Amino acid sequence: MTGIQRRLLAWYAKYGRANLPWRVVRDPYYTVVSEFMLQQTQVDRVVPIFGTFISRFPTFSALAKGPQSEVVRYWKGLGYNTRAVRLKALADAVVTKFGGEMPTEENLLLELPGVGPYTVAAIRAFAFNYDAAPMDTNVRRIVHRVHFGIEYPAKAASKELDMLARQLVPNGKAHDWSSAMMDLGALVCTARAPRCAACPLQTLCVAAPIDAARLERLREEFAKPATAKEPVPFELTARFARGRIVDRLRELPPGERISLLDLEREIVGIVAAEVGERFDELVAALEKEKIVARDGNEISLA
DNA sequence: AACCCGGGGAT
DNA sequence: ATCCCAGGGTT
Repeated sequence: MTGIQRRLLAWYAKYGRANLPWRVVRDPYYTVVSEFMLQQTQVDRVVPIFGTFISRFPTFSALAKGPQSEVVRYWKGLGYNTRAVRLKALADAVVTKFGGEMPTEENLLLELPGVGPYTVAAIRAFAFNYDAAPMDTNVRRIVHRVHFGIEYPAKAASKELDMLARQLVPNGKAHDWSSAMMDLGALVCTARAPRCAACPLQTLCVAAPIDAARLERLREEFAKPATAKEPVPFELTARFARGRIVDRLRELPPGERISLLDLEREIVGIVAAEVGERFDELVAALEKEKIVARDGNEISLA
């Protein structure tokens, strides 16, 4: 083990969030559910919903058996509802194709719905402790800072970081290493205002000590021009309207439907006029994503 | 490569 | 007021 690896793991043993529900119980199902919920969603928001979700759907088999509409109802508060649809489809596949046992081969995992390169590595590292390096935004940022310096502008390509990260994982300790990197990224080596003084790697890090003001300046200097778009209040966006539609359908008693006309009337009363005019378009998109289903002129969660 | 998908917390 | 988040799928 290198000095960096030792210090990182020692820091994790002391300050890591070992009490996270998907770390307390080592179960591939817990790993998969948590990884889906955590895609682009912060830990604090996932924790309470994870608990109620696991209580209702404790195993792949239970999730495969449950109706998708109920899965989507339990997803309320997390956003990105297609993740719920894909997770349910994944459970179906695990039960029907793999006898209820989560596969471990990369190629098999990658074919599962909602599973990309990151989640393949996450499942292998967290559920099976194979020597994999899930490259999330935290790991990427830390590896870049420690080995190449501040990430603006990026001095290392994504592929280069990926290769390096894999070498950095101590043999047989992928679970703890990845957990440690993600906790360090969330608690110390944060994107905006890193706490280098509290970092176990500060004396070994190319970027430390990071001056937050300088970091901010560099980020703005090298930000993509697209970021300088005209800001629109979230309540005026199509995404907000989509959320209201799905939430309204969540309120329907299971098995019941609502007429499209009634739903449109309610939604138009809530959202901005320009978005309300696109009601049909929004419903069509939700239908295509298998989140909702139409039955004649009525609609419900799929 | 660019775009879409939620919504709440941190700064 | 803007950035950020345990990414993946589609175009």
